[in-house]
Amino acid sequence: MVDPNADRAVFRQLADLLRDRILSGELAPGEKVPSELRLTQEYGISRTTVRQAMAVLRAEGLVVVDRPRGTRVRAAEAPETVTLRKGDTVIARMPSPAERRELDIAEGVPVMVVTRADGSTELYSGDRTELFYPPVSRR
Amino acid sequence: MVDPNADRAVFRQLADLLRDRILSGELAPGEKVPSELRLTQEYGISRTTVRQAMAVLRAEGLVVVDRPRGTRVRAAEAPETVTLRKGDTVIARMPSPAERRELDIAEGVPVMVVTRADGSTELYSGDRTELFYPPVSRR
DNA sequence: CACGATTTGTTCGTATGTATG
DNA sequence: TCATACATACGAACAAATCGT
Repeated sequence: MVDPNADRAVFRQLADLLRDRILSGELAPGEKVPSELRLTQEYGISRTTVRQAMAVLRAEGLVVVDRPRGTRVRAAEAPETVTLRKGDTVIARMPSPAERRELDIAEGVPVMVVTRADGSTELYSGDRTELFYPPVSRR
Repeated sequence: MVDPNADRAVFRQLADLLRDRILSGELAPGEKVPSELRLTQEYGISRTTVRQAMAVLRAEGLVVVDRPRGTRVRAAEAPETVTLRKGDTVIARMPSPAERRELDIAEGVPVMVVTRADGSTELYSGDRTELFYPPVSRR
């Protein structure tokens, strides 16, 4: 499964394996990922290495920790739509811990920064929000 | 500077200190962050703890590793503008390692996924790109 | 209510590898 | 060749929270 002599680091190989299982749906959203102890035994590697692999998946926003119950595949919420207007600009970046707390954003989920034509800015969870540029004037 | 008895973990305290120095401009973009060894000595903590703090900053996109020369404050590139059209939608997420490689995106930098009205999608570095909804027809 | 089992978090130490200057 | 700096990996220990008995 994982090869200590491969060019790729063991923790990256394990992250790849778990990522594949998540993206293929074998590990469904909300489902528990095998525990760290379990993974150390299954692959014959140290807990340090397992934790590095999990850190990779957390940073990618693929899993969230439900401590101390376990780590679960992140279940993306249905996005809410925010309407863009003429002259708006958008960039994306990772939130600071304070912003994460305020917007209740999980690890590994970016924010979209919408700068309105008047210069004001708004922050949206990249995960929970979908920006929309309307095709026709409404109403 | 850092308090082992505080509620907050030492590596988070160190990450906070360095983040403050970066955001305040004391550590300017492109500038080298103190080396791991230096930080272990300065704060009397283990290298493990220092590395965890650095991992936090990398995941936030604040620093990039220039190995083995050191770790530097990430210098954001001047964003290129991509024009949104009517009916487009935008979400943001972290890229997979493959996408990171292809788009040459640093750790801790998200991507914006633009879905065009015709259903096609385009990926842009959240860092290097600014989406723009034009106020008037140009040219 | 007490206790143990489970699971993730934090921190230390140690060792070796790789790339740069 | 040597020093520096980050990467990977092992082991160990204790903390905190939750859950079942």
